[in-house]
Amino acid sequence: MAEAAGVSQSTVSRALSGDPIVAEATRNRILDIARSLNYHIDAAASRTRSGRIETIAVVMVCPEHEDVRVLNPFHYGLLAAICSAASQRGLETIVSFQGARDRLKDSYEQGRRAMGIIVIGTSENHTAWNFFRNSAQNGTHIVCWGAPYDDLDWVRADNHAGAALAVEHLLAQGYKSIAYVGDNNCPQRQFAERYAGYVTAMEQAGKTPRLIEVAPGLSRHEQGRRAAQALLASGQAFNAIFAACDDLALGAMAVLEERGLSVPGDVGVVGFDGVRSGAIAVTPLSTIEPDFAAAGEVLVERMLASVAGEVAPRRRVPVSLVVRESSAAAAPQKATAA
Amino acid sequence: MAEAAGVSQSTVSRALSGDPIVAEATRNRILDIARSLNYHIDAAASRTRSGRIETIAVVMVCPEHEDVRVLNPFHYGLLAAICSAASQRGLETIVSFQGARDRLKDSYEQGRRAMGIIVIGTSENHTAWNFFRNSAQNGTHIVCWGAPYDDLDWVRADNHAGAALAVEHLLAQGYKSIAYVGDNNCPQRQFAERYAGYVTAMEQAGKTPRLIEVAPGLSRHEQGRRAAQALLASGQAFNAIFAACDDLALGAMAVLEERGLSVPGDVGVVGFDGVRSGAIAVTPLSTIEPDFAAAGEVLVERMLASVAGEVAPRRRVPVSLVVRESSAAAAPQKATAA
DNA sequence: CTGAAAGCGCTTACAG
DNA sequence: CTGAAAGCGCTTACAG
Repeated sequence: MAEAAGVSQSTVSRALSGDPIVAEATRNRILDIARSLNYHIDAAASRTRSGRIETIAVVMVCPEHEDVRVLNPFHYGLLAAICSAASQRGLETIVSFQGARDRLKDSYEQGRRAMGIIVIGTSENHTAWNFFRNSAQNGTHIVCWGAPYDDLDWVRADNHAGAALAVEHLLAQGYKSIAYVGDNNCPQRQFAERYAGYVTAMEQAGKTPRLIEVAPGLSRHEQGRRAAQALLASGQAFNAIFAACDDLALGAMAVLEERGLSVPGDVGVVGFDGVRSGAIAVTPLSTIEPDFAAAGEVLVERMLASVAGEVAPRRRVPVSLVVRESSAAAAPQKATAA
Repeated sequence: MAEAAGVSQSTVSRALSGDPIVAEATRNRILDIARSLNYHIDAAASRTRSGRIETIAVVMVCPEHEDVRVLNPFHYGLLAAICSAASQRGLETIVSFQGARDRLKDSYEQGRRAMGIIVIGTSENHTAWNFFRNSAQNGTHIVCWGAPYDDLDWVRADNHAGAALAVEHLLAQGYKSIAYVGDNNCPQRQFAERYAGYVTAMEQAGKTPRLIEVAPGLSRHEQGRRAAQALLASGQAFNAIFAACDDLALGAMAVLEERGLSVPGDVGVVGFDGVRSGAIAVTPLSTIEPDFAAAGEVLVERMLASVAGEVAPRRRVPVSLVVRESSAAAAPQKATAA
């Protein structure tokens, strides 16, 4: 390559790395030749010499049994957003799906494969999250979404604002008796935040919050089904559900419809996450959707800051209300279902 | 590290790479010290010297506008399976989402970042697929799933057998008049294969195949809706639908239910892909599901073979029938809907 | 602005 | 079985 261009190896290196010190004519000539030869810098050698690593490891935390189906479209959307945000900044992403406790791996940074690790995925694999918490304490650069702990460097949706958006929307649509379906004592910090946001918004509107706690250990969809059954069995009037996530909302909605209640009309429903199956449900689900692109950017931004020894200012990702059919106006005659 | 163990750098290198020539006692001592020092081999230097690259690039082909939502859970399941299969073999995966024509990138191999590229994703971005077809012709190692061409090194589900499974199942459940909903002239080779499998199975059963072609340019869900509307409008009797993919099936099912037809009973429905939203639909969808783990393994296997200058024997991934509610037995009285 | 030379942390013949 | 030494393809002070 150097001899094809008639310059030294040093100059080729400088031209290809975009060093402005090389004469523009020289640089362009080298760039042209590189293109025609389909020559690219050897990334391994470049890293070895410079010590710079332009790669981020992304770990998707799976359940211990490694059945990836537990990961919902939300996690995948986040993964795509992270890879895209990294790519925009010229960074590469090494992706792994980790679940089984004997296959957990955090040595990307030690092995100079990546500058640090972005950890996302299910909050329910405590072993895995503990493992990465430990890595962070040992100095590995880790930024995460969905951690069951607050002491990792985290990024989260603006859950409080999102919950308020949902409550205000349901009230404006004529639903005055809104129950919250979700886990309150679960490891997912964001669920607690959504519940807190719901309580605040309800109280500001002079309404009494009502929590339908879900049973642990089941799929979100099944938890949603049981919550709706419990709500109906309670005999107390309600005419709307705000669920901590879309899968809970879809499960609840299925039961309501099986019991002959109309969604919307008899009951209004709003979920949280913006998953695709909500959009194509028989009754399309209104939801609070985080800005995925922003989520990817903020995660990458914090990683870069962390590696540079700084702390990035942003850690909350904005959310917006996506209005679909499940929260269309309440039926005026029967404003409460039993 | 070498001095901590009191041996030469060479011996450390050999011990850490598992070279059986080093004395077991020496190796174990070095391994212990490495663990206690949290020392890992510098992957960049190792690659530079040895020339071995234990990394595969995985490209998810997105639409040109890069809205990742078009990628369905099937593609993500495949991605997870590839990453897991690679990891089982000690390989790393660099993942990127590529759509916009001016951001297409195939230089992983030239830049010594990866041994080759596994390309998956939506078949609809012709620019992207052409780009990678071109890369393959220029010598880049490429293995793919979902390519609109046959001349790339591909891996696909056993679509023919899957379609036969679906038809036989519907017939056994008492559905005698089965329409096929799908694209026949579309770029996805697998759709053509599924249709061919359907035709063969129908003819073997002495039934007349019937194709409801879907309108291009819409989401699969909307295509499914319109296909069901067209089917109903045709006035010709049918009592089952085998759809080329789950999203089509779900769209069709939504229309059938809106029109007051019962699924199952009046109409039986089977899809293809095994996506999650089918499992949690109001009427859970029977489907033909490829073995995801096998898909990941076969893709990685072919990549490794290709790099070694060989051709791996396997390229078809087995499928199985997942029976859910949408294909429960036909209603005996009214065995055909209008 | 460009080149000659040192050196990143490994691996690997070669010698013992 | 182990060590001394060369060298992978880059980047980067340093000199001009």
